[in-house]
Amino acid sequence: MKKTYSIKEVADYFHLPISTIRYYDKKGLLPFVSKNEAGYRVFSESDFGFIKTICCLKNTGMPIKDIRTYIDLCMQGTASIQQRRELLQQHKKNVLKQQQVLHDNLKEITTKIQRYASEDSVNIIKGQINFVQDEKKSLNLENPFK
Amino acid sequence: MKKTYSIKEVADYFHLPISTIRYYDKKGLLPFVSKNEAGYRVFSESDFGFIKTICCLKNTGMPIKDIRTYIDLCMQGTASIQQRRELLQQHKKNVLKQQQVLHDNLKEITTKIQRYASEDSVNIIKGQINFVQDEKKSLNLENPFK
DNA sequence: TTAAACCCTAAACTATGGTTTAGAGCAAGC
DNA sequence: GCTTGCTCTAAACCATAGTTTAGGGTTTAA
Repeated sequence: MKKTYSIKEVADYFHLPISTIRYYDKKGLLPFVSKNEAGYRVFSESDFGFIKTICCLKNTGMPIKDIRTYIDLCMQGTASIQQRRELLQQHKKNVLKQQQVLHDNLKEITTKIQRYASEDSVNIIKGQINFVQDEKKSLNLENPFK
Repeated sequence: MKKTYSIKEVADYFHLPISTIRYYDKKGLLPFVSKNEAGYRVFSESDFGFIKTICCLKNTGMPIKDIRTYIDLCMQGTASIQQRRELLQQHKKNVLKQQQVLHDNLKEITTKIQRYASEDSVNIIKGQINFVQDEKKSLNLENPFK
């Protein structure tokens, strides 16, 4: 006989608060989870696979609504394979875009850190401040530095 | 004489709604922006540099509060260089973590897409469905597929 | 000189993704 | 059988990051 799991066991496994799992259920993300006579949620091994997918989509920034759409498609069986593929392909594009954004901006952050960490940081920053102050002064604008 | 810019020009340049710029100002992210006699915000060239930094931090997931802390440090001149470096170093760690998460989850998404795109996708999915149905049945749980 | 296009603030409103609370039932070990 | 710990729902609450609205002033170009 296979084992079943309580909401607490699932929560611990996925490092999610119990309240979040209930919230996901309320939002329709967990249609595959059964309840026992007492109204308790009963999770099976295969539910872990679905929840892992939900976490994967959540971790990559998919909104709850879209995750629900995906899960609903999954529950429709083989007829929805093409729609599922299209949905994930679109999502993959979004993830690649996110990676691009992180990559590009990380460069800028790294450059700034290097500037701050340089031997000469004080002079570099002084130069920047002077540039700003000169510009502000020439435009009759307030000096923003305190 | 150098040029100044209106809020609309800044908004267009950064592809941000005007309302967002006002919101950032209200949250203290734009202490370097002056106002004219009529109360209009007056942006200078060097403000674009600050705003670019704000966008960079925002694009990498830094909360408004922390961006404000960083900008406040910037306005304190050279005395805050070390604190700025520490703040950005911590943020860089967060960004690297985000990249890791995206990378790992993207693999899973790609795997799924490949499965859906495979010649044999229908049989693969049928197999998965059977596995779940067998398990649910053996546990006396409802069949989640419709 | 007047219409169109700007700009302003304050405050209300929205969306998203949860968390917390209240009130109550169920289960396990002593 | 009783306590402790688990479960449930519904509803209120929260944080974040804005957007929208109302009411009003300013600038520009015909």
